[in-house]
Amino acid sequence: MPDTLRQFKANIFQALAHPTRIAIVEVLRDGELPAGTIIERLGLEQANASQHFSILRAKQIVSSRKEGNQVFYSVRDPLLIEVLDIMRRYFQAHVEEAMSVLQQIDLLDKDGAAK
Amino acid sequence: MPDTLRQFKANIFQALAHPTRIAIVEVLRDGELPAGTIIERLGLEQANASQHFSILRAKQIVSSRKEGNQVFYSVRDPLLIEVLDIMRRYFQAHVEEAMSVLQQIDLLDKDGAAK
DNA sequence: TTAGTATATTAGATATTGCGAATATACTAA
DNA sequence: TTAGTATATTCGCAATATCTAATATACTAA
Repeated sequence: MPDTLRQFKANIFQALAHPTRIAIVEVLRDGELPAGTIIERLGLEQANASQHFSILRAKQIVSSRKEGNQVFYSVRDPLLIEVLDIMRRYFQAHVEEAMSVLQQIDLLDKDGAAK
Repeated sequence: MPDTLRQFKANIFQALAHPTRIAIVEVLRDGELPAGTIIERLGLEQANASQHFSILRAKQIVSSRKEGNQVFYSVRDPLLIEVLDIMRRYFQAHVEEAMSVLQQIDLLDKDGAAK
């Protein structure tokens, strides 16, 4: 109820409000990985990935550990994985709607680009 | 794993990535309410609230029902409430960190404003 | 030292978001 | 019809977010 709590939640949600960052968290589901491996598995641009890492670090979603030349990332709290799992259930329960939502967004994108 | 799913999750998170929208979802926890009541309880600007409603509708977070003069909103799926509850647990498990994160953001804001 | 590898940061262009003020729409009551 | 109430939409602007390209930093190996 206090506004601080909502601010906090909003912050976490914002940190997760990007497909790439969700992908990063998901790929870390089974334990830590070096940045390079994450980048490779997800097929990301190095600089772009690093920016997303930075956001996830700032919002305390992941922690990082330096070992020699590389940086290992891991998810700080498995509760977040739980959240993502609930979202999957949510998705399964609303597939058709979900599709139409994404499609509409896609159409809007194309309209926007076409103008 | 498919990118569509991540897009979908990111969309939901984005919809919730604002304290006001979280507040709206929370105030609807026990059932539907007319827009006016939500606005009153949360002390929102009418236009601003309506914009947030619009976003929550577009992302299928809430559904709306018109009755006479007013519009009743409700949360579409209680799973989302569950997500918010998990976030509360997450918050409790990380209070000090959370505080420092919010504080840092606050400081940045002030620095930004001061320049 | 120098070269190479892994990662982070900065800069700048573009897109998106959030807000308040004003206006529009839909309904109700007289 | 007119006036009033409830809600939604539009506009303009400031703030944020995202991306790519370029550069910087930290470490390792020779």
